[in-house]
Amino acid sequence: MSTPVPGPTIYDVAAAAGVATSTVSRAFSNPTRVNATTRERVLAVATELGYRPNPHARALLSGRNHTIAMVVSDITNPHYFELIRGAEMRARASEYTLVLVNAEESPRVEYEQIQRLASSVDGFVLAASRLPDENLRQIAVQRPVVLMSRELAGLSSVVLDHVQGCRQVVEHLASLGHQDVVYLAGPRNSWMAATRWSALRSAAEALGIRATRIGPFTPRVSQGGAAADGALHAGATAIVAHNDLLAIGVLRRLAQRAVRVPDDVSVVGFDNIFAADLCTPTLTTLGGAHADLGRSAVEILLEAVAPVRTKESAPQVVLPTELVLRGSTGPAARPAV
Amino acid sequence: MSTPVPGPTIYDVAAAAGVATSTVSRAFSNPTRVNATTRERVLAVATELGYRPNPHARALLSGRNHTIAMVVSDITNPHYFELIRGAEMRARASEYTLVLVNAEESPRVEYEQIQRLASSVDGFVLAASRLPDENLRQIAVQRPVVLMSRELAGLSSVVLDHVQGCRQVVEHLASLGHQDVVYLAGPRNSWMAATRWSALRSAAEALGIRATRIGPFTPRVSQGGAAADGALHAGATAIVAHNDLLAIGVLRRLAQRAVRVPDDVSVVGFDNIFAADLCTPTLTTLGGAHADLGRSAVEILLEAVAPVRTKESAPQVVLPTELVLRGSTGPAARPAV
DNA sequence: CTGAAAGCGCTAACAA
DNA sequence: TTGTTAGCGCTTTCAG
Repeated sequence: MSTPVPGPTIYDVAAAAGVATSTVSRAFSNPTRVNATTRERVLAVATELGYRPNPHARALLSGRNHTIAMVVSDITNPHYFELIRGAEMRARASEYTLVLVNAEESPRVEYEQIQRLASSVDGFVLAASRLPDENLRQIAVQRPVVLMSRELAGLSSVVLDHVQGCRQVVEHLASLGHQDVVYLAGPRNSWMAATRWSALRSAAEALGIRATRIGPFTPRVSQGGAAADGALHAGATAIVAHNDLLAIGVLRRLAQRAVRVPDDVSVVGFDNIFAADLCTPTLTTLGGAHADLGRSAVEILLEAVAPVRTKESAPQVVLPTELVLRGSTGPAARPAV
Repeated sequence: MSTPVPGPTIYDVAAAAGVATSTVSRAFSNPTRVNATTRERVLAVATELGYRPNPHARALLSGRNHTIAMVVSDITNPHYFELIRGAEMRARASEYTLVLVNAEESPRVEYEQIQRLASSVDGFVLAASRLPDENLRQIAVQRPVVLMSRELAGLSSVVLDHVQGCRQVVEHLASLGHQDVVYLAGPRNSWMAATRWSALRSAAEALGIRATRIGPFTPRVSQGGAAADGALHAGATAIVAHNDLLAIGVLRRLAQRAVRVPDDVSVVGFDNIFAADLCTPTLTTLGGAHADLGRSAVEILLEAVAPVRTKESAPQVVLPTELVLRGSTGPAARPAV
C-alpha cells in the first residue's frame, strides 16, 4: 500500500521548459521578477509535469514551514474543542498547518513537547499553559508565542475578560440574595484558576458578601462529588465551579444528596460548553466566544511569524464574556433553621 | 518578541569535538556504528552547545518528518473530539507530530487540503472521508492512508461494527414492541450513513418490522426540528437518528410539540457523546470506544509509515459497539386511535 | 530579465 | 571506526 512517490523537481521543470532552475524558482516564489511570458510557460510545464514544490527543501532554507503548533493543557476538556476549532479554521484560512499537542495537564510534558517541536514549527499557541513564567519567556525567545487564557507581561495573549465576567457572576448571585459563595478552584498552576478566584474575591468584597475557596480540584465531572460535599460543608448557598464539567459533577452529586438546585443552593460554571444547556437543571455559566479566542490567537501569531506591518508589539487581547443565565441559579435559600 | 534563533549545527559540534560531521551524525542516528567513547564525547559537546538536529534538513533527505495528518470531515461535531484525542495520544506516544485539518463537510476542501499536505506529512488518517472511492485510492498511492469510519477494499481502515450494532438497536426496539422505525439519514456522501441504513434495514427485515429512511439531514442539533417533524409525519413510533446531535435536536422538537419520549415515541442516537447522558430524557445511543478508534488508526498508519515487521497488508479493523440504554427508549405506544 | 553556482543542515556512500 | 565527499530540492546572491 503506497510508496512515497519521488515526484518531479525544479530541475525537471527547468529542463522541460528550457530555462534555469532559478527561473523556475522565481516563477513560483517571486512572480514579479520574471518575464510574464516565460513565467507562464514555466507554470504550464510545471502543472503538466505535476510539479509540487518540496516543502522540506523550502523549509531548510527559510527555516519556516507554514506550520504552527497549538499546545493545550488538557485535551479531554471539551471546552478546548472550541478553541481548537477556531484556531484550525484561522490557520487553514492562511494556508498554515496546525499541529495539535496535548500536555496532559503536566508542565513537564508540555515543556518537552514544545522543545521537541520548537525547531519544526514557526510558532506556538499555548492554551492555558501550566508552565512557570520563566519557561514561557524562554520559549518566546526561541519562537513567537501567543498565550491563550493566560497573561504574562511582554508576551502576546488572548483571554476572556474574567475580571468583568466574575463581577457579573457575583452581582448576579448577590442580587439573588446570596451571602456566601464558595469557589471550587481549578488546578494549582492554572492562571485562570488564580485569576477567577482573585476576581471573584474582590467582587465579593466590593458587594459585602463572603467568598471562600476550596480545592484545588481537577476540573472533571468525576471530581464534582468531592467538590459538592466540600462546598456544602463550607455552608455555601451559591457554588461557583472552576468550569462546567466540575459544575455538572456538582449538580449530579447534589441531586444524589437530594439537595435542590437552585432552591437550596445555586451553581454557576465557566465556559458554557454544549452540555451546559442540556443538564438538569440547565447550568448558569460564564461563557464567551471561544472559537474567536482560537481564531484571534492564531491571527496574532501569524502576524508575529510573518509580519505584514512591521509593528513589533505584543498585543494582549481581552475578549468579552457573557453570563448565560439558566436554571441552576435562583434566590438564596432562607438561612437554615 | 522572539527572533528565529540560528542554533548550532553538526559542523559546530564536529569542530568542538574534534571529529567529522559524519561522526556527529552517526552519534545521533546510528549510535551503534560509532565508538562508545567518541559517541559520548560528541553527545556531551552537543548538549553543551545546545545542539538540536534540524528536522527540515533531515526531512529533505529522508522525505519523512515524523508527522501525520488527521483530516476530519466536520470538526464541529463533538464526536470527532474523541477520535482526535485518541489519535493525538497515540501519535505523541511514538513521538509523531499530529496535524489536524477540518474538511468542513466539503469533498473539495478535503481533497485540496490533502494535496496541500501530501508532500509534507508521512501519512494520513482520514476520518469519515467524504471523498469518492477513486480519490481515496489515488491518495493512497501517494502516501499511506488509514480510513476511519469508512471502509474501502484495499485500504486500511478502522470502524465500529455497525452491522452488529444496528442489529442490536433494532432488536432493542423490536423487543419493546415497535413496528415502525424511521432512520433520519446523515449526509449524502457519508459512508457511515449508508452503512447504518443498510444495516438497520436488513435487521428490520429479519425481524419483520418496517424501516423507513428520511433525509438526508446535516447532523446538527439545529436540524432536529425538521427531522422530528418528518419522522412524526412518517408515522414512526421509533426514531433512529444519524447521530446524537441530531437526536438531541429531535428530543427538543418533540418536547416543543408535546410529544412524550419515550411514551409516544422512542429515540435512538449514535456515538454516545458526553451530552447524551445529560439531555432530558437521557439518550439511548449506540456507542463505542471512540478514542480507541483514533488510537488504532494512528497505530496502523505508523506501521505503514515506518514498517517494523515487513508485512505489506492493509488491515481492516472492526471494533465493537455498545448499545447504551437510557431514558429515550421505551415500549411502543398503542396504535393511534 | 535570466543563468550559474553556492550553500541551507544533514545523511550516506565510499575510502581510509 | 572514522573522515571525505556528494548531494536531497530549493533559494539567492552575483554576473551577464
